[in-house]
Amino acid sequence: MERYNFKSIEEKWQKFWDKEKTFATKIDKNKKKFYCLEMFPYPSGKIHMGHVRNYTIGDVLARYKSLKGFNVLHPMGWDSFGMPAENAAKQNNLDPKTWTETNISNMKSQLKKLGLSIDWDREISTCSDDYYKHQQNFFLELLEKKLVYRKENYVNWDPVDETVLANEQVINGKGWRSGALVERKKLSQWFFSISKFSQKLLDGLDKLGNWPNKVKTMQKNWIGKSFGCEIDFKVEGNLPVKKIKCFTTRPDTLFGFSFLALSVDHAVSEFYKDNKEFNKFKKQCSKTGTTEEAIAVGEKIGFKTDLLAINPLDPKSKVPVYFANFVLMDYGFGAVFGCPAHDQRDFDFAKKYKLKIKTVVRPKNENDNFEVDKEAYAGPGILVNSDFLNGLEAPDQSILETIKILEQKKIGQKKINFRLKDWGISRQRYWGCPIPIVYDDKGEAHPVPKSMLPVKLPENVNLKVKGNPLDSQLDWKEIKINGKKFTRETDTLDTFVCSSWYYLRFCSPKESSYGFKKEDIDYWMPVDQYIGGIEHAILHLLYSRFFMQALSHNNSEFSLKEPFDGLFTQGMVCHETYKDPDGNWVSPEDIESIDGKKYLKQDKSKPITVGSSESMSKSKKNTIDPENIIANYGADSARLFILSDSPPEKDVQWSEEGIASSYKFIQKLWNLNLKILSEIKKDHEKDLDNEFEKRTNSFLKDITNNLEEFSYNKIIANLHEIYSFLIKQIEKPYKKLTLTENYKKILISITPIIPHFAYECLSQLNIKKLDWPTYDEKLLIKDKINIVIQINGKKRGLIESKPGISEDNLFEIITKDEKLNKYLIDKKINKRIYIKDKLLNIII
RNA sequence: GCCCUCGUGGUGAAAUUGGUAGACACAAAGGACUUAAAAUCCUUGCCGCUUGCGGAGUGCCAGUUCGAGUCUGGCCGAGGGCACCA
Repeated sequence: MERYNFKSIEEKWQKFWDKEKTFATKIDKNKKKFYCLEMFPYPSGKIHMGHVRNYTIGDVLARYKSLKGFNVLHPMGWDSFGMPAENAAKQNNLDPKTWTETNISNMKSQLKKLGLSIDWDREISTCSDDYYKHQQNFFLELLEKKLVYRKENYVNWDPVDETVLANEQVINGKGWRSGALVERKKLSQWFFSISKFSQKLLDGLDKLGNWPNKVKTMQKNWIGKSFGCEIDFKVEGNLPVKKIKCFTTRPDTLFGFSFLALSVDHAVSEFYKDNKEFNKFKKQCSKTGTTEEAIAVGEKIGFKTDLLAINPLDPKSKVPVYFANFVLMDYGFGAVFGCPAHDQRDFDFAKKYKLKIKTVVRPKNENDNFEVDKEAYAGPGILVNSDFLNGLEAPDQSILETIKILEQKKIGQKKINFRLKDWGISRQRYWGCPIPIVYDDKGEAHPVPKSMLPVKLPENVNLKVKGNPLDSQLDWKEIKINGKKFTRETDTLDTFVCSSWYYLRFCSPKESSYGFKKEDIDYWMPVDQYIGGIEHAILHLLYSRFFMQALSHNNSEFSLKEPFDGLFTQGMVCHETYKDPDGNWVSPEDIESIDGKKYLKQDKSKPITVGSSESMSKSKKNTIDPENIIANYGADSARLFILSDSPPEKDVQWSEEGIASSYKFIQKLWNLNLKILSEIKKDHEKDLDNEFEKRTNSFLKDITNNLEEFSYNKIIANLHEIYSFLIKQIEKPYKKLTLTENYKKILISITPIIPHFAYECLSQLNIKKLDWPTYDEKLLIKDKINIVIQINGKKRGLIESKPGISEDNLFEIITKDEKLNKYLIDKKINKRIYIKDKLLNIII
């Protein structure tokens, strides 16, 4: 048998696609468009298995849609600003631009080796000024719309990366990239007013029918809408403070009010700024919420003020006012009213400071003497001990009623609050998009005139200075505009800004006057299918949605609200983990198997312990380099295996056995191909029967349905099944036409999976024009079917029959069947349930 | 703590509207071919008894139904998200 030479065949077709520009796309209004987009990569230098999976899934879809007759846009680009470039450049004494460009060219050639159907003419890179000049222009547009502002604020400061992080980028009190404990620092920062769109971003989720619910839920929780009431509390004391505003979702528990708690950053703290004890307390608070220990313990601490707050519904009741560590300044008003009986956090605080705990809600199955004892009661019930509110049903009725009363008395007002905070976009880094702002000698910010865009990043900067290198780049920082001296903003934009609109740029990658052309956007957008990792469920996907809201805000020319019509989040690629006897991680490449046991290759006296399969990561050394895999097995084998084992949304286990078996399978397909070619030459006079056509037809139905449903693992199963059929049947005499027509259909339908192999086989049949093969419903009708026979719901046998057999005829066959009839002898039949052509259940 | 998702052989998984549980693979064992090995092909989910057949079986316990992996309720377990959000 001839061996399948994947190396030369894959190379041949990749060259062909390149030369013929097979995947280049233009607007064609006679065709329905399909925009297939995978999350673009950061150019770290090498592709990893996650990319292979992500882009293979996208490629299957893009190729399938294109065969179906859609005008498919399937572009690729580079998310090329960001810190790794800066760090790598510092270490290796080169500049981030060179480092990034080298990486891009490496990764591009690796991606090409996967045989992806990408329109490379549309390639973009966010670090190129062709790209970021439009981004600077968008920034200025949003500034004009008052959706960008600057304010001094406490920020999340990453001490290792020496930069500010957005709230979304702080994970368990640590920087998402560096893992360093995040500190609080006061800085002047630029913000996007994402919170203005909270309601719209929330409402938009309902329209995203093709998004996973999981992602929608995560965004919904992140936006965090809550309905409640703002209440003015009068206060007494020797400070010039008359009232304090609080936000609450449970105004109905106001009669249980026993303290008022303020954030240490609340305006009232001004009166304590010289108080030593207070400052000590404040310092203590700034630690909580950032150290892991504090989060785990979660102890509530307070600092008592000289103020007393008056219960607006019960003016005789006056309670102490505290500063407390659990009150956040940037939610609500930085002040909460404490009702210990019905809020666990308030309960803990009250216990610690021995404050009154008054029950005002009783569960329905308790009487009015019910008292909260060991923990707060937050469930539903009836209001008690609440004067004129007694008897109301909590929470729904009682909340609405109380708000009505508070509004009548002009003490409070209905209010909706969101957890979502504005997006801080300033980063104290060099390798990012410069913010097009300058400051005059008074420190006032001014936009850079649009005619002066792009504000280019200076080259040849000294990266080894402490802090932001742009700060010490004086020849860049100081400029004159119309003869007047200004200094530039030296912060650069968060790189998530770059990825918030790149999908628009793919529609008009060469347009120089603006970020995109209206005509292009009108045709291509929205993205029909976006594919990427779940890790971007909030960050990137929410920012992109916001960016469309912001661009379309007060803009009659641009009305797009949601960028991604469909979203698919693929699972991770996992691999077993290995450790040597000393407990060090060992790479799969350094392991040899002897008699089913694993040893260290370099030192075979060392046995290896096999650990659980986990997502591939450098730290656990369980990564597999796609480049080696492609070199040893070919791109088609890699694609076949990465699709085969698990559904695309779930994690997949990479294994050496798996990839080897995919490789063998392609060889088997090749052998089959050779057999079929020689059968075609024989050209028999008559078809033996039409079984071949029928089988092909049902295969086409399966593969089409599975492609539509993203069940790519099942497509591989379909391929295995059709192979098993063909290898057994193919030597039966079939007419040339039957053979070529059906084989052609099969080959076309597998081009999305193993394109190089399929194209090669198709070219041997001299087939150039590829259309998705349709299946014929009529051919799906079988002449023989198996009907399940159940006795009392239990399967007892199968009866082969022609379709459409009547219940009585079937029953007659059963009574003549020795095996089945033995269950019926001397039994009274109470009932028969017949599901036509499927099942007969006899109840005795 | 709150929210979401998921529990099917040794493993990854299939199973239209409730209607043959385990398709398709991986691993392991046995067998065929071979002087031998590799490669290839075939068989095997579990428990019984010799083949053949019988029994149990989709995390556990109930329920609905002629019939439940699928629907309902409760419990247990795993994974993910959020975390002082008032």
